[in-house]
Amino acid sequence: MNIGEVAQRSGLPAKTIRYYEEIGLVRPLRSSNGYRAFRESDIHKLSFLGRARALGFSIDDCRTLLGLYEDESRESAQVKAVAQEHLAAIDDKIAQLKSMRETLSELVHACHGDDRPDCPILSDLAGAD
Amino acid sequence: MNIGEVAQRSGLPAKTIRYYEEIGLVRPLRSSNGYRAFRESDIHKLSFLGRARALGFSIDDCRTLLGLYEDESRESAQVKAVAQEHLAAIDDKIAQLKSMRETLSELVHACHGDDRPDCPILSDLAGAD
DNA sequence: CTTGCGCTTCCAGTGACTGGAAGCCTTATA
DNA sequence: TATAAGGCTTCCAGTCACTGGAAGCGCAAG
Repeated sequence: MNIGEVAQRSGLPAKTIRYYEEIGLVRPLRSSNGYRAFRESDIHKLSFLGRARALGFSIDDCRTLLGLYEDESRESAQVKAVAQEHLAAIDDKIAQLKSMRETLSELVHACHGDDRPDCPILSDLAGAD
Repeated sequence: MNIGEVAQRSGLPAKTIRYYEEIGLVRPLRSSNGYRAFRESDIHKLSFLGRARALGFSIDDCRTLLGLYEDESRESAQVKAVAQEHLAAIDDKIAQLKSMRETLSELVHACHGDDRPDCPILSDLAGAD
């Protein structure tokens, strides 16, 4: 199977699939014409990667998860640990964004947003106490 | 004033200040020995940048905001527009993270996390229906 | 035989820094 | 006065996960 069809079936751009090969996440065979020749198992892996990435796992985490997926002697605790750590990172990020959002929202509401130059958003950024 | 003191007073790493000069956000003078010579107005600008970045504004937005700050004929509506757009982007990001968080949290709770290999997290990533 | 698409590789750019090397400048101490 | 420590300089490379684009080969249709 050529990369175009794999891209469609896995939902990943061909560019991304080539990149994943480059960094060793998939190892498709090669046809005699030099084209990548993907097996069903490659599509399966790529879909796995797509879903993991969609959950925000880093490429490094994806590598780990893929390794665990293929390791029949894994312990589910290992998988859970990776996921929990990622969950905590997501929570941190959400908290940070919410804090930004709150401040920014206050400033936006305080700004009348008309043709006059005075603006509480700029005053705040300028360090008004 | 040398970069070290400016770093302390603005709260930005010296590396970042040099970078901001490189991309034209600040233009400190130079002493005869080649050292950057910052004025109070430079510190003020850098602190402004620090606060804007802390609210998640992109460097490009920061450039715009600084421009508006220094433009006495600005209209507060311009500032508000930039801030509102950023606020919307933050909301999008929060929504996306929350959605990830929800899925991931369910999976983490469903995984017993012991020494056995079967794991709903991996099953989900593998595309179990 | 040409057109056009799909595939290949390779290089560069993204955003916003950050780390590190090599070397000059200044100040304090022996 | 020599030297050592620390601050400053520039420049290059790396981060993360792609993405865009150029140049060129392979292949099927008209």
